[in-house]
Amino acid sequence: MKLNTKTRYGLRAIIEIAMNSSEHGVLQKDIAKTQNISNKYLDQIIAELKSADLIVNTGGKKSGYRLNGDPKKITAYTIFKAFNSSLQLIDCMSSNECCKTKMCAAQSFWCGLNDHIVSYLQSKTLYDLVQEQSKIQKNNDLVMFYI
Amino acid sequence: MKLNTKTRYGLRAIIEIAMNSSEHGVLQKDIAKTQNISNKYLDQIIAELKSADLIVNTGGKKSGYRLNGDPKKITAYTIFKAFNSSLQLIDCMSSNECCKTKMCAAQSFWCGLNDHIVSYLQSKTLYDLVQEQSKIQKNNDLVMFYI
DNA sequence: TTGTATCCTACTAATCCGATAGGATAATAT
DNA sequence: ATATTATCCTATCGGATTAGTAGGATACAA
Repeated sequence: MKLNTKTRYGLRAIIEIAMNSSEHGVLQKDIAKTQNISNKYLDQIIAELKSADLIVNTGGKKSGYRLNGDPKKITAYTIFKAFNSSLQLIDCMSSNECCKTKMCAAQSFWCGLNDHIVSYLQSKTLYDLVQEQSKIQKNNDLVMFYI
Repeated sequence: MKLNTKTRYGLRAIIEIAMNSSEHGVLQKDIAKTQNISNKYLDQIIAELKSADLIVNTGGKKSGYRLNGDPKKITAYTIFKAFNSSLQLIDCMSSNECCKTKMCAAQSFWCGLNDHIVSYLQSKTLYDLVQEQSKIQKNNDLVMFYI
């Protein structure tokens, strides 16, 4: 079980956008630089965030990206779905026939895990992540100041 | 994020073994039949369960496989690790340097999800799964009886 | 009109994964 | 003893997915 890189990069990107939405917005190439992601690759990631209506690029090309909506209402699950369509750990989740045998304890166990993950993703909002990120940055500043 | 088939099949297999350990044990080919898994493929799965010391094949080839240990002490996480070495959703989990940038909120978020999954896997024992499986089978019998 | 940033589509190289194949080994039945 | 059967072990293959690149179109601004 591994998270794909688009989801990883995508979350980092939208956190950066969320942290600068109140000001001028962020240029894609600046995200690429600070997040250390190839700008070409970021093309696709930004595109998926846009088509999921999570970010907008208002007012001409130099204005940068902004968040589309309240960060307290955008959950990590929403962001996750922008890159994964949905979370489905196993294929036979919705039916009660699993792999041509009867429904089994294994199936319901994996479904339980699936639900567990989804509710974790739903419990964290983009607002939470921004809060945490700025706390981290503040700590970094302190460390740098005192050394 | 997807679960690989070896883990899926492996869990089903070890549940079947656990349910028959007190009697004669289970032959691999019988597991293959009831679980609808290619016997050749099951070769590899059984091998991994064995090298993780979760099952044994005592007393000659016709005696079948048995559980090696108390099902209340074998957790789903142990079984999971037999097929996945460990759970690591992202690569940069142990270091506080993530993808050449500073430590970030995204990283700690994914680490949190990782912990969450692990503790879910640890919370379920093989005994629990066996209990659930026999309940399911009893229900199936009831349904069949009354129809 | 030149430069720069985003947008859009196609492609490639690499990796992983599910499954198969073939044969060695060992125990058992006849 | 010999044939049979089940497990054991290694190699391989085809397919799918994925991370990342490439190239150019569009749109806007200096």
